[in-house]
Amino acid sequence: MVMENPHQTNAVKGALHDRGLRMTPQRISILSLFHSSSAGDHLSADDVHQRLTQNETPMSLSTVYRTLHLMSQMGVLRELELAEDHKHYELNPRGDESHHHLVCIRCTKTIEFKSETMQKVGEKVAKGSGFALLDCQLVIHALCPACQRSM
Amino acid sequence: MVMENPHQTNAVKGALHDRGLRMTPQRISILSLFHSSSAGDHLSADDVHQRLTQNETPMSLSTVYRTLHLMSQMGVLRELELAEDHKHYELNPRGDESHHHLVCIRCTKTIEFKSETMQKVGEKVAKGSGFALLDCQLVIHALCPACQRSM
DNA sequence: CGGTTACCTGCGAATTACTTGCAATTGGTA
DNA sequence: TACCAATTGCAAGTAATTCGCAGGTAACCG
Repeated sequence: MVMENPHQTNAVKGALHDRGLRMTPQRISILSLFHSSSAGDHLSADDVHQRLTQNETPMSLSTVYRTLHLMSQMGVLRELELAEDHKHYELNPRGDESHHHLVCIRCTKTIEFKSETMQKVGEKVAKGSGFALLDCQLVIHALCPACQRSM
Repeated sequence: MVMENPHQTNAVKGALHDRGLRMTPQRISILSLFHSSSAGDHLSADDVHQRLTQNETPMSLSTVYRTLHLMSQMGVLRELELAEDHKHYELNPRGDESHHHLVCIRCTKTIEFKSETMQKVGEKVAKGSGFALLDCQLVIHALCPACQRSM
């Protein structure tokens, strides 16, 4: 079930190396998990930990947290703040794969949508202030039809 | 230092009433605080609690949390997920006051920017799925110039 | 090839932000 | 003015995430 993705993995390895950091079996496992999970799968730290354990590549929860944080700082993963009380992660989408989220604040039902203009706006704004873009996400908080009715 | 804003407050009171809820001194104090704080002031629950205490309108931290949550659900406040490990709140901007955030993930330096198209995209997407829009925010995570240099 | 350094991991304890249960209080209506 | 559900404060609880540290291991150097 673990799908290798040598190209991406090597790119990350290089980026780690530039910072004096290393590619480890644990980091490879986590990256593989994200590469092999389907788009729209927003994994929490706990999800990642459980799936790795099922995949026979168990590791400590601390390491999972540390790796998710590191990969987000590097722009490899994207940290999602949806409606729940914990973070979710997914591969940081590139270019036209970029997508955004519409979230119901009551039932946390989430819909993904694409918008080409968004990434452009993000790039323009970041560049205009001299910032180096890592991730750009439009989050729409709203009430879904069902929750509107039940109020 | 507490600036009253009777018009807004009455509107909120009506909205509360529609849900069988009440306007209380504590809720008034919190709303006043937001109305009297400057734009670009992103207050955490703890900030709110401390300022209220300084303003001689102390209340329990639980009440602050409960009120911030309620006001966000009602669309009066807007919950910001910036780079820190806790939420920030500000008055939910209306129409042309709508703005978004560019955040440095290392030093949390935050820049606000406006984008007219964003609100329109949010409205269109929400309506397209039958959702009732509460808040729409583009968050850009990036590295500020200073933090880029120090890596 | 052996030593040194720096990174990395797992473990458990600690921290932090936030929530909840409950008894007492109060706003707004009849 | 009396009533009752909504609200509050307090203290205890919870869940996510972080931290300290000891042992392990990869990379670099001579």
